[in-house]
Amino acid sequence: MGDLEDRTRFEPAEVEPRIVARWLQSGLVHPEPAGAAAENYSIAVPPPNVTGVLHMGHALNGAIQDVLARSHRMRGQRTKWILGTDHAGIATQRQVEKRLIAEGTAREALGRDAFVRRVWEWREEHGGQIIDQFKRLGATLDYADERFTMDKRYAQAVLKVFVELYEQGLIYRDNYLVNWDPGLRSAISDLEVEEREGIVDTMYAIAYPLASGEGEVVISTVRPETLLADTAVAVHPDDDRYAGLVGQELILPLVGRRLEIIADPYVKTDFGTGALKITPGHDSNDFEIGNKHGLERISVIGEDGLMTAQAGEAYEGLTVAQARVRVVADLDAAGLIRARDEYVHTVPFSHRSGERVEPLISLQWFMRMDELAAPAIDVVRDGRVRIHPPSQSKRYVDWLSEIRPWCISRQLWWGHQIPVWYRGAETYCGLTPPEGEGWEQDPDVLDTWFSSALWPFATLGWPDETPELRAFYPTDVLSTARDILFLWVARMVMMGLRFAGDIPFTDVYVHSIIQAPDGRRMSKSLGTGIDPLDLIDGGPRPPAYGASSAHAGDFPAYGADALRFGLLAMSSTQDVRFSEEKVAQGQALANKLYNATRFVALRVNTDPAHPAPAPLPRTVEDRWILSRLQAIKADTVARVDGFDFAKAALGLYDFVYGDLCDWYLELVKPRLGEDADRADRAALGATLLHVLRETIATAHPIVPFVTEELWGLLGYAEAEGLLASASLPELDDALVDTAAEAQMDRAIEAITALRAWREQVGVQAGAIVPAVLRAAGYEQTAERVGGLARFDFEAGDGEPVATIAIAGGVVGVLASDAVDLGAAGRRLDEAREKLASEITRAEGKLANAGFVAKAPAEVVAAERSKLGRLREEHAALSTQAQAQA
RNA sequence: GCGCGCGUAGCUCAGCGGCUAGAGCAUCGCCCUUACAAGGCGGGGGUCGCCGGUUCGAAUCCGGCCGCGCGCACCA
Repeated sequence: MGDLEDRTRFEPAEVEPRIVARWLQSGLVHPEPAGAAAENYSIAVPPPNVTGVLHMGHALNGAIQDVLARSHRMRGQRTKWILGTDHAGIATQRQVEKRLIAEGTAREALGRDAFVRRVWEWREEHGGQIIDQFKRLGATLDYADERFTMDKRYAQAVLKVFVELYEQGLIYRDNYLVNWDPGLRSAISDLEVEEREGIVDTMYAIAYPLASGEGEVVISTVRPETLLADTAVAVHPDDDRYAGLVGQELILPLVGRRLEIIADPYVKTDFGTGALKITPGHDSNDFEIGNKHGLERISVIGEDGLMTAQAGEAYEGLTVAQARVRVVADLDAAGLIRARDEYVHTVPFSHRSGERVEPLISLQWFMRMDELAAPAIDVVRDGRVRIHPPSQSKRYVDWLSEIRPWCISRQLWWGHQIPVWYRGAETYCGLTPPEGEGWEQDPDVLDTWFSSALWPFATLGWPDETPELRAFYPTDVLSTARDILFLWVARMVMMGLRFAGDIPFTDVYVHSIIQAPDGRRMSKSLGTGIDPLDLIDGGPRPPAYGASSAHAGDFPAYGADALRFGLLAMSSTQDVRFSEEKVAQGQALANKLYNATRFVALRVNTDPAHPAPAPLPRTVEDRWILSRLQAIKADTVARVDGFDFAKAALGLYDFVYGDLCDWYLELVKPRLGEDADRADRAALGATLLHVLRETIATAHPIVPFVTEELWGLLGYAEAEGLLASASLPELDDALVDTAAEAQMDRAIEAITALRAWREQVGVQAGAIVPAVLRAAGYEQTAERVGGLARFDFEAGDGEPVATIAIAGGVVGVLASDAVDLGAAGRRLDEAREKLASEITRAEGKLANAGFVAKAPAEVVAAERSKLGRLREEHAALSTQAQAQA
C-alpha cells in the first residue's frame, strides 16, 4: 500500500479501466437463469439505436439503472440488466444511404437484398459503439448476452405477433389518410409527427363562383394547391350568410368541377368567411367530413411529393411548392384571389426527416388498439404497474383512453418485412412464405416501435418458454424519459399482457430530461450538447456553456463516479438544467472517500487476516458514528427503492463529508497518536475499519469505481472478491444509539458555538482557552468538546471572567492571556440581546389569545418550553454579566 | 384552447400550515494547515412570481392573474 503515502488524489483515469476489466471478467453481470422472476431482479435497458452514441440522457438513465441493478445485486438478488440495441429502421437506413451517396451510388441502384446486406455489414463494423460507452460509465449490463431487434430469434417473435394479430383481425390493410413524410417517402405514425409553432404562411381568400352564375363563395386557405382536390365546400348549418346556398353548386376554379355546398357543424362561423373548402384527399379533418358526407377522395399529391395526373395536365409533375405558385398565378389571372394575409400557425413536421408532413391517402397496414389498450389501462389503474411520478400515469391513461389505430407499415427496406404475400386477388399471411408460384411479399417493413414493443420478453427468448423468461419476466423496473411513454412504454404493456401473459414490469420510473445549463434543449446542432465522455475524460465545454458562466475552456477529467453522482444528484422527476457543480461535487466525494481511507489505512493495522473487523465502540463518538452509519445505510436503500436518487446521492455526500470526516475522524485523531492508549487504539482501529468498510459498500451503487478501488486497497478484494458482488451491509439495530446521538448533537452544537466565540472574541487560533464547563449533558463528551474547540476544561476552578451559552448551560472562561476581556464582554452583551429578542418574540406569541386558544396543545406547549429554555439561558448569562460588572 | 407541472439566496434545489425561511455550490473577509487542490469561523445576498382569500398563524391551503416547461387537441 505504498502508493497511499504519496497519492493524495483519487485518479479515475488510472483506476477506471482496471476496475471495469475486473467487473467484466468476474461474470457478475451475467446471471445464470434460475429461480423465479418474483425473487430475481431484472431491468430491460431501453435499447439504444444501433447507430447511437452516448448522450446525456443515456448517461443519466444508465446511472439510474445501474444504481438499481447494483443495489439489488448486492442485496443478494439474481440480477440481470438486459442489454441490446434497436435496429432503428429509419436512422440506420439513412446512415447507410448517406454512405452510399458518398460512394456515388444509391440504395435503388443496389437493390433491396444488396442494400440490406450492406446495412448488416455496417452494423458489424460500426454498430454498438454505445455499448462500449456504457462500459465506461460502469454500467453492469449483461454484456455476455447482447440482443438486437433484428436477430433471427427476435425477428421470429415479431412475425409471430404480427401473424396472430392479423388472424385476430386487429391488424388490417386500408386506404387511409396518413402522415406522409416526403423526405423519407414513407408513412409515419401520429407519434412521429411534431407540431411546430410559429410557421408563417400566406392565407389566400379565393372566390369560387356559383354554378348558377350569380355570385360567389369565398373560402380561405394556406394551401391553394390542394384546391385541385376539392370535392365540396362546407358551411355551418346555422350560418345565415349561406342559408339559402346549401345544396347549390360551385364551380371549382381552374378545374371546373362542380362542388356541392354542404352543411356541417364542424365549420367555424367566426373563422375566415365561414366557408371551408373540403379536400378529403389531403386533410385529416376534411377526410372525416368527406366520409360523413360520402364525398369522393381525390389525390393530387403523390407519394413522391409531386403533383399527380389527377391534378390536371397543367400541374402534373410539379413539386408541391411549384404547384402552389402556379395555382396562385392562375387564380390571379382569373381574378379570383380576394385577399392575401400573412398567417402564423402550427404545422406538422416529421420528427424523423424534419420535413413538413404531407397528409395523403395511402394503402397502409394499421393496428386497432382499443382492445389492447383496455387491459393496459387497467393494470395502471389498479396499481399492478406503478408509474413514478404518479402524474405521469394520468398522461398514460389519457392517451390510451383515446388511442387511435396505429399505422405500422413503413416504406423502408431496413426492418422486419411484413409477412404477407399477394398473388392476384389472394392474400396470405404467415410465418413462412406460402407454397406455390407467383407470390409476392409485401415490400413494406414494420414500424421499429412494433418490434421494440416486444423488448422485455422477446429478449428473453419468447415465444419459447426459456429459463430466461421464467427467471426474469416480468422485469422489475423500466426507467425512461417521458418522451417515449406512449411510443414505447404503453405499447410494451399492451403487448406484454397480450402475448407474454403478464405485465412487462412492475415499476416505470420516468426520469428528468437534462437540459443545457442555459435551459435550452441539449443538442449538437444548437451547440448545447455535452458529451458525457468529455466529463469523464475531460473535453471541450460547449461554447453555449462556457460563454454564459465563469467557466471556460475544457472540462477537467471528472471521472465516471463524479459523472454518475452528478447526474443522480441533479435528477428529479422534472426536467433539470445540467449542473457541472454537481459533477464536481461527485468528484469531491470520491476524493474524500479516498483520503478518508488513506487516513485510516496509514494509521491502523489493516491486517488482511481480519478482513471484516467487528466494531469495538469504546466512547460516545464511536457509538454515535455507528448509529449514524445505520441511518445512512437505511436511508440510502430506502431512497434508491423510492427512486429518489438525488437524495440518495446527496445524503451520502453529507454523511461522508459531515458525520464521518468533519466530525468523527477529527474527534478520534487524538486517540491515534503515538502516545495513545494501545488497547483503545486497537479497538478504534476496528471501529474505523468497520465504518469505512460499510460506508464504502453503501456508496458502491452510486460511486462504484472509487469504492471498488478502496475495497481492494483495504484488502477485502483478496479475501472476499469484488465489492460489486459483495453484500450491502445489513442494518444492526443493536448499534442504533439515540442517547449517543443526542449527546453528540449537543457536543457538535457546543463545539460550533465555542469556535464561533473564539473567532469573534479574537482568540488566537492555536491558543488553548482555560475554562470551566458548567452544563449538563457533556459527561462523556467534555474532553472531545474541549479538544476540537481548543478549550481546557481542566484548567482549575477559578472565577470565570466571561461566559458562553451552550445547550444545557454555560462555559465559564477563566482569565488568561488568550482572552481579550473587552471583546468577551461585548460578545456576551450581543448574546444576551439576541436571547432577549427571542424571548420577546415567544412571549408575544404566547400572549396572543387566539394562538393559545386555537392552536394545537402540543404547539403551544412547545412554544412554552422553548420560552422557558430561553429564559434560563438568558438568566445564566445575566448572572455572569453582573458578576463581571 | 384544454390539461398537467413549475416559479424560494448568484446557481442547483430542499422545506409544502406553526422554531427568527434552509442546504450544497459559488462569492467576499479572517484564521488554520497536523488524510484531503482540505478544514474552521463569519459576512453579503431572499417583498418564498404578483394580487386577493381562508386561518390564531401561509413559502406551505384556496381563487385569480403573470411567466416558464410539458402533454393533448387544433380554425381551414
